[in-house]
Amino acid sequence: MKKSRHTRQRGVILDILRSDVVHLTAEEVYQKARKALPGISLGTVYRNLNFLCAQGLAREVRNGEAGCARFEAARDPHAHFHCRGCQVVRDIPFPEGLRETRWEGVGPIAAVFRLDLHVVGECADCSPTA
Amino acid sequence: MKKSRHTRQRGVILDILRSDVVHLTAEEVYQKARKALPGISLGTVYRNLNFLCAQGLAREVRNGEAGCARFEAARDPHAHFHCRGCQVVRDIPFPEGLRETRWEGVGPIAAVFRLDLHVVGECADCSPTA
DNA sequence: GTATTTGCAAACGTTTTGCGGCTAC
DNA sequence: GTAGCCGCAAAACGTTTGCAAATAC
Repeated sequence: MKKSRHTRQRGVILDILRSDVVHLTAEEVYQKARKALPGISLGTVYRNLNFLCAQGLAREVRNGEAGCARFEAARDPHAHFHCRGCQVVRDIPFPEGLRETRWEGVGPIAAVFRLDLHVVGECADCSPTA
Repeated sequence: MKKSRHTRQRGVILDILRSDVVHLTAEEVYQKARKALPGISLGTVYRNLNFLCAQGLAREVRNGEAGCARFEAARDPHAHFHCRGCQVVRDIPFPEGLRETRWEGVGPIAAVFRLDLHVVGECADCSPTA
C-alpha cells in the first residue's frame, strides 16, 4: 500500500464522516470542513474522499438515480433504504443470508468485492396508509 | 400521461436497448444509433433515453461507484453484476429469498417499491487468478 | 396546422488534474 | 531534505437545455 501522511485536512474530513448520521455530498463535507479549516479547498475534499475510499475508511454511496455522490464512513456492511417521500437515506441491515450467497456459481463471476443493496420505498411518516 | 409521437430516432434507440445483452452507456447507444441514423445527435439520444425511462420502457442502471449511467430495456426484476475490470454490467438473478424479505419489520419502512442489488466484482476474464 | 421532436452548440454541475508552494516526517 | 500534500484555477466529464428548423399526425 502506498505511503501516506496525516494532515489536518484529512483528519477533519474523516471526523466529519464519522460523526455524521446522514450521508453527505462532497459539497456538504466541504462546507462542514470549512468551519474547522476555513482555507480548505474543494479539490482537497475530493482528493481526500477518494483517498479514504481507496483505503477502505470511507465509501461512496450513489443514489441509483442521477446526481452527485454521497459519502459515509466505513462501518459494518449494511444496505440502504431510500424513501421516495422525504428522500431520506437510512442504513438498514442486510437481510438474513444475503451476505452468504455464493456468487461464484452465478454466471462468470470470479470474485465479489462489494454488495450494494438499495431498497426504494416509503417510510412510515410518508406512507399514505399512515 | 403526456402525448408523444413516434419518431425514427426513438424507435432505433428502443430497438438498440431491447437487442443488447450488456448494458449500454448513452455514448454507446449513440454510436450504435449512428449506424442506422448517421445524423442523429447525442442530445437526442439522451432525451430519448430519459423519455423511455419516464415511460417505464427503459431503466437507468448505475454502478454505485463511478462514471456514467447505463441503460437497459425494462424486463423481469433482476440484480446486476458489475465487473471492475472490463466495466461490463450483466443481469443476474436475484438470490433465493431476497424478494420475499419482509422489509416492513426493518426500521420505519412502510412500503417497498423497488429493490436494487448490485454485485461489484470481477468476471472470469478479468480475474488475476484466471 | 401545430405541437412535438430534432440537430446543434453552448451551458451546466460534479469531479479531476496540473502546478508551484507548503508540510509532515 | 524530500515525498506527499495543499490551494488554486482550469479542464474534463457526463448530461441538460435553448433555439430555430424539421417532422408526425
